[in-house]
Amino acid sequence: MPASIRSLPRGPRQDNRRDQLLEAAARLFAEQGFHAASMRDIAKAAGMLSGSIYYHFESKDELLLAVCELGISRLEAAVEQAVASAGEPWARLEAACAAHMRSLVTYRDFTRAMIQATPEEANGAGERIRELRRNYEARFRRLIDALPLPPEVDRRYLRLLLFGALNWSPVWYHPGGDPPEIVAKRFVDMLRRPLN
Amino acid sequence: MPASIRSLPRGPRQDNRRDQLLEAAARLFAEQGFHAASMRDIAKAAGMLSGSIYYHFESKDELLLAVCELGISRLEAAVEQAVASAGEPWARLEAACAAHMRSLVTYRDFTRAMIQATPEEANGAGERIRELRRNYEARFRRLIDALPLPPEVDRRYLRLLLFGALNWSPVWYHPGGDPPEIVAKRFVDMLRRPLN
Amino acid sequence: MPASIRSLPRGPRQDNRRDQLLEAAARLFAEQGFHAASMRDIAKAAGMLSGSIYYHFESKDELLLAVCELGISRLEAAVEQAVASAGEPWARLEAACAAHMRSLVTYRDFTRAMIQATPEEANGAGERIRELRRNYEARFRRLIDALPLPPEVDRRYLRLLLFGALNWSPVWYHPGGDPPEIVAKRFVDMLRRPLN
Amino acid sequence: MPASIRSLPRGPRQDNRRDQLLEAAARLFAEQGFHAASMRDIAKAAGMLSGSIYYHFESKDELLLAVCELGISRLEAAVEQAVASAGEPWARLEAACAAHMRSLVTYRDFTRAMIQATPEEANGAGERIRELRRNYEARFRRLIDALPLPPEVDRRYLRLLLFGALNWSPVWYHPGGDPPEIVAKRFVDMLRRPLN
DNA sequence: AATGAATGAGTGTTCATTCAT
DNA sequence: AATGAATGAACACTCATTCAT
Repeated sequence: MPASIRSLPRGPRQDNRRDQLLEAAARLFAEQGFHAASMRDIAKAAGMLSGSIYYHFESKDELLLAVCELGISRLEAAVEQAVASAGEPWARLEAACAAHMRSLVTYRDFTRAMIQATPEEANGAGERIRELRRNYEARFRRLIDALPLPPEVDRRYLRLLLFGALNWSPVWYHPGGDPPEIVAKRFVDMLRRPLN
Repeated sequence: MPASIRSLPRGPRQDNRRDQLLEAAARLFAEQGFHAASMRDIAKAAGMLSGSIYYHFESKDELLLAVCELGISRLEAAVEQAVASAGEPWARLEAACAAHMRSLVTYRDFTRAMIQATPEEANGAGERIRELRRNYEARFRRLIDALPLPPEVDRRYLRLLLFGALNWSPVWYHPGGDPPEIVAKRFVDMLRRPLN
Repeated sequence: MPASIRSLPRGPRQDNRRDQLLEAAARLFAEQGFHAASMRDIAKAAGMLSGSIYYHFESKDELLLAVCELGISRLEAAVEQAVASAGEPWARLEAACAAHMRSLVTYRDFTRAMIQATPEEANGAGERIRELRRNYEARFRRLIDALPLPPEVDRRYLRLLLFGALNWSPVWYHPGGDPPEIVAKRFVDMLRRPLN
Repeated sequence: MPASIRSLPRGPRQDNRRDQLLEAAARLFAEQGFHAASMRDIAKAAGMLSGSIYYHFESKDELLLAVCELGISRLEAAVEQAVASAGEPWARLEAACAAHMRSLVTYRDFTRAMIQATPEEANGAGERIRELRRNYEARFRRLIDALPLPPEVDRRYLRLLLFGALNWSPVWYHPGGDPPEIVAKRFVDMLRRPLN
């Protein structure tokens, strides 16, 4: 099916104002938080006036939801691709973590916006945001379930430990340090090998 | 009454209106986020009118700062006490983590308020909040530095892994599950013992 | 196609998009009031987008004016026809009132829109709307002037009483009750015959 | 019971800002219609800023409701007093109509605001406004029911004729003409005495 | 120590309108 | 004849804050 048919009623290809808007919103949500970032500022950062946002998005909640959807879909795509090219379970987990961390850096605004936004803040869209997160988390659950582990290991706590640490990283990570792949490798290694 | 007392709204006696205010603010900040929680609602929850808050706190930023200060001081006290009664380094770390997690539950509103509030949101008080966090984090750094570890272990990543996972826990922890001490023990155990 | 036709959006042919628009506008003005009904909603109800209205009408004011013009012209046509087929003055007045009331029901949206819209609301078109109303009212004035009445009767108050009552009827009239012709007859009868 | 006790928490007696606000709102609602009158303009007309209205009224709907309540209560008080000092049924009806018309002039803004405001416009308060009107109308129903009339007269239509004409009067009445009491008397007379 | 009243900037959102296509 | 996209002013309403009492 040619791209020209797949394309939506909106413009032949680009629909680039909407993308600019998402980019600007992600940045301001990440920098200031959902409530503190005003629609006026977001519009200005995207080079339009505040009223124009509402042609593209029904409300601020929907704008946050769209940011989260795009952010998550990028995370998922990156993780999926990384996992596909890895072989055994530990390598697959490590590849997924590396892709996750790399995306946290590459799509910094989107991921920070997603992590910072308490779903409670986005009244109308809160539940859909929570669902996006759950779906993504499930990917990691499956990767951990596939690990060859002694029976006494609680896989749930392993996931919470690893996933929590990864998600907390935007708080301390800054671009000058080790590349994200190294961080991810260190985290996974520390769980594989005895510290004692 | 001497002026020296009148000028100290934070008197040594139990100034309980101020405490009610902190309690209410912590709850609403935790539930709704810093910006979404209004001074009016906080005041109402503490049984006063919004203007009256300003007798006790200079601004909303200062109120958040006070919530963070109290929250951190409780965390610190709990950790300090737990560490004092433990012997060897791993036991001391585990005790600290258990106390940290326990406090996250006991002082749920205060810790959630602290963790959720991006310091950027509190313009005037942001830097002081960041400092409080750094101080607290330093306590864990020292505990980890004291650990007898093979030289190739990167203690910084160990700290980031463990501390990140602990701080992420308010996202998933709910009171019905394992008690916080068990969670902490599992996390520390997973790092001590080989999974492989 | 000659310019003389292109330049006439209100062409003699059935320009049915314009009619749909009037129909939709009348309905929404009647249901929600002039200000509360938005151009977007009117356009949607007529199956177009808000910008497209402006091909047919210069402004919202002009749209209201057109609704009023059509509404009044229908009222006038109905009254004129009814009067033509009646003989003596009282019968002619009664026929006019019956036609007026019948039209209030038949063209419900148009008449409600006209009556509800304070001319003040339609800045640009207010005066022209007032003029339409005056012209229509004059028809009733002539019918009442033709009545054989004792000299002491104040015909102006008679007209205000009757016309006011008729115009107020959209407030209370609902289709399930007596047919409009009966209502009109009762009103006129009550003025002809002694109640005492 | 002394006035000082009857008085509410708000100020010893006057609460005059609220009254100013009602006065201003009534005027602007009457002149421009409910939707066209903006809170900013109402506030300015009352000598305050737009935000200050919300200390006194929860919303624009509630403000309209308060205007209607005050308007109706004045109408009711005037009618009640007039009726009390009249003797036989026709005189009582005429007194009520005179008081009604007199109030329409005296409290012009309030009554025009009430009559013009379609209850549908005030979403939240619409039903309560409708109820106020019904109650007031019931007063006239009782007065008409008390009239000594031949059995074939339909009292409902008599009421609709008279009440409709009275309520329509703000459309045409202007202060320079006959005093309201004369108008009311003429209307009632026209129904009592034969025109034929 | 607290209140009642007000402020004024700011919020998200809606609106009639425009215009290139 | 109509659309998609944008405009920018206006709207109802909220907010942190102030201050006389």
